[in-house]
Amino acid sequence: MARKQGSHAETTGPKVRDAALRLFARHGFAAVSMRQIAKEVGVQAGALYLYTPDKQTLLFDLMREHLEHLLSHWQVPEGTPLAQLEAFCRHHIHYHLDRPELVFIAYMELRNLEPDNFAVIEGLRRQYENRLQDILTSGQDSGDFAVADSKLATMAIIAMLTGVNTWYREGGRLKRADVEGIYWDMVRKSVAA
Amino acid sequence: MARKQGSHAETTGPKVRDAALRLFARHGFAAVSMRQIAKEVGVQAGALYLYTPDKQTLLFDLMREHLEHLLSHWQVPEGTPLAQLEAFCRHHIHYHLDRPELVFIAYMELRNLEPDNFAVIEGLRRQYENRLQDILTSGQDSGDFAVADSKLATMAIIAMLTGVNTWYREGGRLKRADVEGIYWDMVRKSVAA
DNA sequence: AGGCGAATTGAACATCTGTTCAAATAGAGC
DNA sequence: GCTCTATTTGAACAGATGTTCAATTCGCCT
Repeated sequence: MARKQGSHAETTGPKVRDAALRLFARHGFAAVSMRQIAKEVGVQAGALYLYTPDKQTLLFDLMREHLEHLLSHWQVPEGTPLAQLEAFCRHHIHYHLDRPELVFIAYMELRNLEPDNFAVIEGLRRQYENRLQDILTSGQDSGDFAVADSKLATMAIIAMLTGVNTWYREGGRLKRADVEGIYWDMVRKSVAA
Repeated sequence: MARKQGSHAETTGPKVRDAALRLFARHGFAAVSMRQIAKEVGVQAGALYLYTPDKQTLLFDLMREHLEHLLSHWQVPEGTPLAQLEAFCRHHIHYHLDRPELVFIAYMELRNLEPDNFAVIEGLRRQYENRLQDILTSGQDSGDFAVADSKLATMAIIAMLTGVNTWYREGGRLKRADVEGIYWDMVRKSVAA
């Protein structure tokens, strides 16, 4: 039976995850060694293998949990396509600004996933993209939007919104709410009928 | 005196650059070894050092040449802000679709640059961004555009346009000219007064 | 034919890589 | 205080890493 108090396993586990997250985001998966992660945790490299079967799984789990959380904690609300699109945009930016490291990894480290893992992550990502594409399609059908190609528009909007992480810095000129509003304004106009 | 014909140096040099470009784009800078590059060129690892002082410079030169070429081979044309913006957008997409690997590296491998090299690349990138920002600002002043924040709009547009490389595949559903036109349409509307 | 210099090899360097595992440690329950 | 077991160490593995350099090859020029 696992110890209830004083057990290091329950503190070391999350520490490993957090250290991997931080280091992968900063230096990239391939450039970070298990020993660097261990040092960040304050443990020897061997101990990491109590918490992950291998380095690849450490990366895969970060990405999978991130996307599963994104999918499960936000659904397209009832309402007009315009309202749905606004909700999507505002949530996307909000979510991204809250988790810059996870988002960064999920977009940058795709090529370091083994084929099976890549397929899983790509599937989750596609589910997310489809939510936006469905909104755009229904808005196109209802005459609220004028998008020449819903798939292209989906990719364009997601790229635009996700780009917020490349320049936004906390405490800068703009507040989060400002950023959300300005991006939403641009998206709204870009698909307007 | 360098040999004029039969000299391998003049063929191996570009081969090294091309192999590095291809491999860095596919697997990432940190994940590619000098021996892999050498094998791709058809040469032993030691021979690479006839053509580059080290691996870091191989990456830096690819990025620097890419951005310098981008800056020197395209200038903002005379005309209305709207015409300038259209020229920027169409050129950006055209240029990106022509050089997916260079573009990919220049956006993805920034964190693998040593500080001095990073500063140079960031400076070049900022020059390019400033060209777009100037167009947006002048359009704002003339009343042709309505952008709440020209810096944010600059980043949003560049992110959106550059994103084309994540999904566009030659021979797919859409032709390059279609893509160019659809993106331009979205950008035009997004900044419209 | 032979010499010269550019181009390349191949071995060596010290260090790092992900991963495994027997042995040591330390904390909870008796 | 002792035992038991979850947790961690530290060494070891086989191989890869970027880079250097003396020795060799190769092809043009005389």
